[in-house]
Parts: sequence; C-alpha cells; structure tokens
Amino acid sequence: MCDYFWKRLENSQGDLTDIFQGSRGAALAGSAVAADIPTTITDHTWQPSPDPATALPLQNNCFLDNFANIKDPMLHELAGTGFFGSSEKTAPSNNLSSMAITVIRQPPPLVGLTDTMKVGGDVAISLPQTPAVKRRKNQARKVVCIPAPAVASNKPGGEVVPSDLWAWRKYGQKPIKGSPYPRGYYRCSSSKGCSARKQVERSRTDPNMLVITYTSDHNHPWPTQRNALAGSTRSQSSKNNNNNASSSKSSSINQKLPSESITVREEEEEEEAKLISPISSSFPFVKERKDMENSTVVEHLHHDFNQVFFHKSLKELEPDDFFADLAVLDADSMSLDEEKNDKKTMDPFNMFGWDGGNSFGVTKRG
DNA sequence: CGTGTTTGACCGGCGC
DNA sequence: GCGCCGGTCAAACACG
Repeated sequence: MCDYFWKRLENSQGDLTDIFQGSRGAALAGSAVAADIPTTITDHTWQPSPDPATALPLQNNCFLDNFANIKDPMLHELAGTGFFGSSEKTAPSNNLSSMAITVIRQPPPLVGLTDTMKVGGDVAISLPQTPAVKRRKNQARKVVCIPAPAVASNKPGGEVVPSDLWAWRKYGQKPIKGSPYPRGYYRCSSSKGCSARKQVERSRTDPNMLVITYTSDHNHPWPTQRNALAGSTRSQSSKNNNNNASSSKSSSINQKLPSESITVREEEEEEEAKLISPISSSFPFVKERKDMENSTVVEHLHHDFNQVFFHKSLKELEPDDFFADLAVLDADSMSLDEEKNDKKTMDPFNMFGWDGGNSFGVTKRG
C-alpha cells in the first residue's frame, strides 16, 4: 500500500518534473527508480513542514518545503529521501511514523507513460496520459495522492477529506464523466482574497486513493490557529443522529470525519477514529511561525514534537490533534511531565531509536 | 450570527 | 454554432 506520494506538475504543459513518493520504512531505498538518490539524505530524521518559511533542516542542511521538496540552503531543489521515523526493522509495520519520502528528479517531458505505473513495492504514481494536454487555465497544479480514509468507502456522495493545515470551504461538487466518483471543489477560507483552490476526487483507477489537486498559491501566511470547523467537513454526527425527515438532505452521509474524531472523542469512537488516515502532506510540526516576509523561527519544535508524542502515537495524530495538544502543553505542562512517567505512553524517539535532536530546533532563514 | 455544506443554475472552454 | 463538460456561483439550509 502506498502511504503517501505526490507528483508536481510544474508548468502549463503538464510536464512532470518531480515525483515524490513514499512508503513505509525504507522500502524505496533499493528500488531502481531511486538509484540516483543522494546518499547524503538517507538518514532517519526529517519532517514535513507546512510552509517554506518554516521549512525545517534535514541533516545535511537541506529543507523540506510545504510540498516536501527537498532543497539545499540556497533553495535549489534536490532529490532525495527523507525518513520519518526509523526503518521497518524497529518500527511497527502498521505505524505510519515509519513513512519515507523519496524525491526523484526526472527530466521533462515524460512521454508515453501509462495512466498508472507501478514504481516498486506498493507505490503507484498516476501520470497524465498526454503530458502536453492543454489545460483550460495555465495554472500550475500540484497533485497529491493519498490513501483514502477507509471509512469513506461507504460514503457514495462525497469524500472524507483528510485535513491539512489550511482552512478550506467547499463550494461545489460535480460528477466527472468517466468516473463513478464526484469531484469536490474547495477554496481557501482563511483569507478572502486567497485564490488557492483544491479539488478532491477519488482515483478512478484506484478507488482507495484520493487525488487532491491544488491550484494557485495561498497569498497569506499559513494560519497558526484555525477556526473550529475550518479545513474539514462539519461534523455529521448530529445530522445522522437527527436522522428524521427534516434531515433528508444529508441522509446519504454517514461518516465520521477527521474533525469529529477530535471534537467528539468518546471512548467508543476511538477505534473508529483510528481508521481515519492521519497522513497529511503538510503535517503541522510547527508551533510558531511568522509571515513569509519575515520568515523564521521554529522554536522548541523538538521539545513540543516530543511531548505531543507522549500523548498519541503518530498513527492517531491528526493536525487538529496537534493544536489541541499544544494548547494542553501551554496550559498544563505538569500533566505532561506526569505523562512522561506514565508507562502507557510511549516515547517514539526512544522506542524507534530516533535521533531527533539534530533535526528539530530553531531554524532561521531569509 | 458566522461558518460551513449542498445543489441546481450558470458560464466559458473546447471539440465536432 | 452547438452541445458537452468542467468549474464556479449563489441561494438555501445546517450547525454551534
């Protein structure tokens, strides 16, 4: 199963210049397509950052920007692999914290590729059959493919969209010809003037994958504090609980959603919440940030990151959880100290043999 | 009241 | 020019 990959369409002709792919553990390290990965970026500590301004250093002074481009300090794009966590040998096979991301530079254009190509292991990359296909608007697009939340399989009318760090407002949904799955249209709701949009649809070739297409960039800093309901679909539970004639409009929706898994976290819902994919292309391992112009400071990140994981293992952690945990951290650090001593919680850095100290910390750029 | 989704209508690009 | 199709609008509604 592919945990995470994405590809970047860099210009209006649809040339594919970078392919980002991920898999658990080090599964890709030995694959043929990964043969040109610099050996300097093979160690086990990196993390995605939600914004270039807060991009975090890799071990060899490289950064990951918001779409996981690996860049050197001069912001040249590189290829490479970052490992999130440790190898499969030490990490539980079902623990997503062992995800790896591989970045492969490929010279454009790509011609004659099939719609979906297996790259190795369980990784698949969807590619445009006609790279030179004209798009209606000459907009750069970034396509992210992620595993669809398992619980979405019985939701015919829409998608459970794993939340990312931005606040999105759905403004449309259309059936797409040739696909049994509709496409949802979202725009950024963080800023009125923001033209960022995304489309979410289920892959027609692999219904287990969600294809999220981002168009335009945000013209504002990444929101440090999201609205209560922003970025994810409103909780459907009350609709479902109120499943009478007055709620016929939403009667086809019967899903738990990421936000709900957090806001309505009853004990009996814990198991269901775990089914929701926690992987986001921009996982919020950043506590503080400044705007793009005054880019800086990711402070105490290792500290917080570590403490968050005293709360939850990564496979259960949603971005909203992160903020919830931070609030808890700020409000009551003593309880965290107590949790450190709680043997029921785990320290992933020790458990997985991570060396987080060199990878997290203060970053100043710009 | 502010934020969100839903959904039919509308608009414009594109192929024939 | 026409019709298909994808993308957007906006009114209605839901929810806290």
